[in-house]
Amino acid sequence: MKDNSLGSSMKDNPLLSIVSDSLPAGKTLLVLLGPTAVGKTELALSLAEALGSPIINADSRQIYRDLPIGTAAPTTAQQARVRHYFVGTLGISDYYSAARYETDVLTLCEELFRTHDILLLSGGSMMYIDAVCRGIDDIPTIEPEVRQQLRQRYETEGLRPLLAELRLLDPEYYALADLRNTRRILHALEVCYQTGRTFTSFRTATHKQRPFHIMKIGLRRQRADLFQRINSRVDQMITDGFLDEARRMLPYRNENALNTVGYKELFQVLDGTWELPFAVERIKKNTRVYAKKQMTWFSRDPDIHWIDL
RNA sequence: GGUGUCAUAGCUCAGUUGGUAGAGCAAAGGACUGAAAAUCCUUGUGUCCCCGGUUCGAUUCCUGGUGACACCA
Repeated sequence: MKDNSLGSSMKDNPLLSIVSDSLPAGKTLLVLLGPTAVGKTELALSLAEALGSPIINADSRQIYRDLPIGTAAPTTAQQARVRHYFVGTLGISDYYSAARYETDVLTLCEELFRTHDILLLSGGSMMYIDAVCRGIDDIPTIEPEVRQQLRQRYETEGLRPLLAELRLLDPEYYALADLRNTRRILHALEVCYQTGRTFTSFRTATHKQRPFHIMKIGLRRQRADLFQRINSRVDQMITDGFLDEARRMLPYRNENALNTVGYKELFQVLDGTWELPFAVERIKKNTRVYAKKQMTWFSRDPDIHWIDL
């Protein structure tokens, strides 16, 4: 019935049988997604082993080398079981983006599909997943000088004059933009300045076609259950040396990679402004907020097959 | 046992010179196109502890009760 034969090991695991029942014929990217702490990592491993696929990681922070504890990245032992891509490959100061991820994953997929029929992509970074599955618009990467200059102006002049400029340079985007979201306003201006074109002219919102099928599996849990898993995982991170990991990152605290739940709060402890137990509670709370944000994003996607754990 | 203070949103409390109430935190909902674990937006009806009294009207004043805290015995 299917081109992909999955072997008898599929029967052992309910997730695997669900996957095998609805797997399309032909080259297929299987996307395993869900909120943080739902249990993706372990399920991805057993799924990958059964499918004979490597794991393409879709986590925008696990990709950084120096953050294994605070991002709950796959461990060395787990990576020994299955080949992982995009785990711990970047230095803390390296620039990265959803668009680069799109390019990198597509290049990798082209190569891996020569020897695999099914590839597993697993993670919770919503925009990274969408970048791979649907693509994002072709907008040039902003030069550091342009970004720095606009940031400087924002800090000295405030948002108001920048809004006025955006209104002149790209009235169409101005009309629909969230005018209180500084980061988005700055980015639109960055694009205008660097390219001499309107930001709107780059925003085509076309869904790109991929040369393979995509099947999305979403993992869900009862909210109370998920929140409990988040809480105990944060406690475990602290036990495993999260504070020391954050201490090593302190010199790089302004890097975007460290604008991340957990590290932000522990920097407050290292500054002496917060007590550790207070910071731990904040980390738990902010992780819960993040998980809710992920669920909100995923709930808009009609292509996800949901599995309740 | 006596005296005093307090009892208001899940928590900490503010407030109504008597016209049924609002902040912070917690919580909930949403947006999202090259920094996304980022960034941004929205949301507060609750027996104002209980019974009675005064009053056109009580969460607000008064009697009593219950509970908490403090001090005195």
